Amino acid sequence: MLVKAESPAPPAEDELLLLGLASPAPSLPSSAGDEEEEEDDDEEEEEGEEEAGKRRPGRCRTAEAAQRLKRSRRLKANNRERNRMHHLNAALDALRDVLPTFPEDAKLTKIETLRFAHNYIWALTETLRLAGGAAAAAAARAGPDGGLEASPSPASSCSPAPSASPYACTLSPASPDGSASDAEHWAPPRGRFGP
DNA sequence: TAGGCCATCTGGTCCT
DNA sequence: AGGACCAGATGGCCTA
Repeated sequence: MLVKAESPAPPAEDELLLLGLASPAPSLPSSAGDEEEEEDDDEEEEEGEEEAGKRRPGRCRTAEAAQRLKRSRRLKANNRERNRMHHLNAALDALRDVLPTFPEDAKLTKIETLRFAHNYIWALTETLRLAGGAAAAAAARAGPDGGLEASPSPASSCSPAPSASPYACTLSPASPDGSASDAEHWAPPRGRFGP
């Protein structure tokens, strides 16, 4: 991990405190695996309090209760969304782990990780294809069906320059024509990989 | 200080 | 109804 702000305190926490609904600042997900997500137990008590609300007759029940219910659902949704993003980040971290970087401990940003992974996969595929091509050439001398051509390869949508570096693939697989914006989006991360 | 990156909140939409 | 997913907004932290 590079030095970045790890977990800025949730900004709306004080607001939640004001509402009496706040749970303690959610601890960072220590890892991708542990599912000990903070149960959003700060809610559900609206029912219990409405239980007590039986004492006071109907009047303020409707609007206020609806407000509280809405707030409760919002907070739950916030928790789920937070966890979802944590899992997404964990997956991104796992992806970073298998990508070679220079220097070793450099941390790619999210977009860099995705772009580099794309290029890296392309490079590996191309390597396999070339190696397979040599094998296929050898196999062709022995028989007709020996190649690896069937394997789908993002290389088919990349610039065909044979001598291009792995990071020179600038076209999105989804858009073989590669608009300018595509080229920009899939350009290699700058200055992070080698000299 | 501006710009980049990030985490979080939020409301909308779609799916089960 | 409730959850997942998404995109926009917001604010904090860091670096050039």
